[in-house]
Amino acid sequence: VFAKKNEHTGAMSASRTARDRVRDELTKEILAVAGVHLARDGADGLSLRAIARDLDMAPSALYRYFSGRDVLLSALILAAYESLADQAEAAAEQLAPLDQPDGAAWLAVPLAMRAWALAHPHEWALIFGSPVPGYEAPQATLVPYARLARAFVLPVRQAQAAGRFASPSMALPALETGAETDALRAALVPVAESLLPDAPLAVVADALRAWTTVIGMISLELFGHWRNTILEPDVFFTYTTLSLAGTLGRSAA
Amino acid sequence: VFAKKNEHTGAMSASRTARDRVRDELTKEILAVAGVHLARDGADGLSLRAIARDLDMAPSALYRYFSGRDVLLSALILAAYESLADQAEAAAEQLAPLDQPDGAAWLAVPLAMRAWALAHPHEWALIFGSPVPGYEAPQATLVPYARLARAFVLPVRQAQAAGRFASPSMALPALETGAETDALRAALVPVAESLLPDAPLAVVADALRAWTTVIGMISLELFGHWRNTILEPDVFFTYTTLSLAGTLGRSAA
DNA sequence: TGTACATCAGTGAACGCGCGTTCACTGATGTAC
DNA sequence: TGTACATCAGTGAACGCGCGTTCACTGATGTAC
Repeated sequence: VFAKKNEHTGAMSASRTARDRVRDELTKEILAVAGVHLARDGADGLSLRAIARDLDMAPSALYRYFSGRDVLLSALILAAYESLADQAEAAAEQLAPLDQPDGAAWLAVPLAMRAWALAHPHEWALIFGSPVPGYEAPQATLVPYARLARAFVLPVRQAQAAGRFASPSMALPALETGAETDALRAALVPVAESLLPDAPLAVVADALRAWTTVIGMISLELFGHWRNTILEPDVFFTYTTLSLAGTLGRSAA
Repeated sequence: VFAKKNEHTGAMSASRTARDRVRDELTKEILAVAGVHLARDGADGLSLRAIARDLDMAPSALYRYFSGRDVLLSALILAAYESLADQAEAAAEQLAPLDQPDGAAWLAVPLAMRAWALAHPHEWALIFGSPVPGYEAPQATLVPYARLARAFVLPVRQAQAAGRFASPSMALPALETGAETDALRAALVPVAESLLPDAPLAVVADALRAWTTVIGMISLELFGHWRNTILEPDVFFTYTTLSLAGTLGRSAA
């Protein structure tokens, strides 16, 4: 028995009618077709009329399901975030045993992110590319975004749990004076608290740098900037990501 | 005396007429107005009609100067590349004396890139953001792109010239077997040859990683991904860029 | 220096396009009694 | 179980918008003799 909220009266009814089921199906179908269009034409090319054409519907019929183009686009963006977060979490869960060598554990999520990006280039661009002008991503994306970040940082937390990051108050190699260290600490408060509580500051900074580098590598590759620069992006990606783990290790050693 | 090529007959005439001067001026003016539009509305929002409106011209008049929207956009993209390369080169030239501490020399170009990006967010997005669908950047951008990369890498070359990278055949810390090292070397052939000839492979890889990280930091900041993550992007940027120099030093030590 | 002609800049109207969104409507499905 | 009514899905026509581009044209600038 499903609870169904009638949008117009606000009343609750206890049964799901056949109409409800059809409606849910068509909603999914619209999202699926729209997703194909998004993947093919990008966000700016997303056209309600084109989607309706593919579904053999009148354009106006779509307004029964989404109150406008922006609402549909928001739903697609959210779905992209969730798809990426799902893939990253799946990769992170497989390294739970932790009896594998560190490198493989650390590589898992970045490799999953890259694989997802190569399979969904337009969606990656939607998340990490230039923001669509005059359009703001829905707040709800913060949830899958946090899941993604958490998956990325999991090996660091595991290393910490295993006691490999001994001293929480260690000095930063590149920052000698207390004032500069304090400034960095203040700048990174939100990440430190939500993702890596009790981790040494240098580890937090290095994790953020690794995050930046991985996303940068994927974006540069995807957006065509390795042309005439790097012949085999995957080799470079793997090597560099591994070297980031080395830095993470060193900075807390 | 200017040489002027008559586009229709192919003949050369020796004098620049008043018409030629007016034409050059208006061409610049169109580019300037179009640049403002590009900075305000992004590439997709670039409209010939809107530009003509701002110039108090008929839309069709623009076709005397640019044969279509795509040609104008190409010119703007090229101008953006050149502006960024100019700023980076200017920053690089100021560190020519080299008697300043390494950190400052290394920071100069990245800081200039970030400053340019903050001043020209849409142009940055045009260069490093998602590619405009159905549109390919002109080949001519490769020239300023190479200038930018060369400026970025200048401190590394200077360090090399000063003899700080001793052994060209040093082992890679994270890659032990020869096969993996060879694969990386093969993957990075173009960069190594054009930007850092005779540098140790690890230095080439680290420089590329630094390039990726700097661009990643700027893009993530500009595209709004530090929201709820990093409170003071400039502190993080400076610290991280400095730490990249540390890595570059270490990997060749 | 003056005249006939060629070249070019810019105009204004028009074409055709695809778009998001609205609206009155028909017919089917669900609900209350 | 049957009937009257409310709700909802989907239609098809229409509105208004801004766009890139074309084209015949007018008038000014430059060129050749």
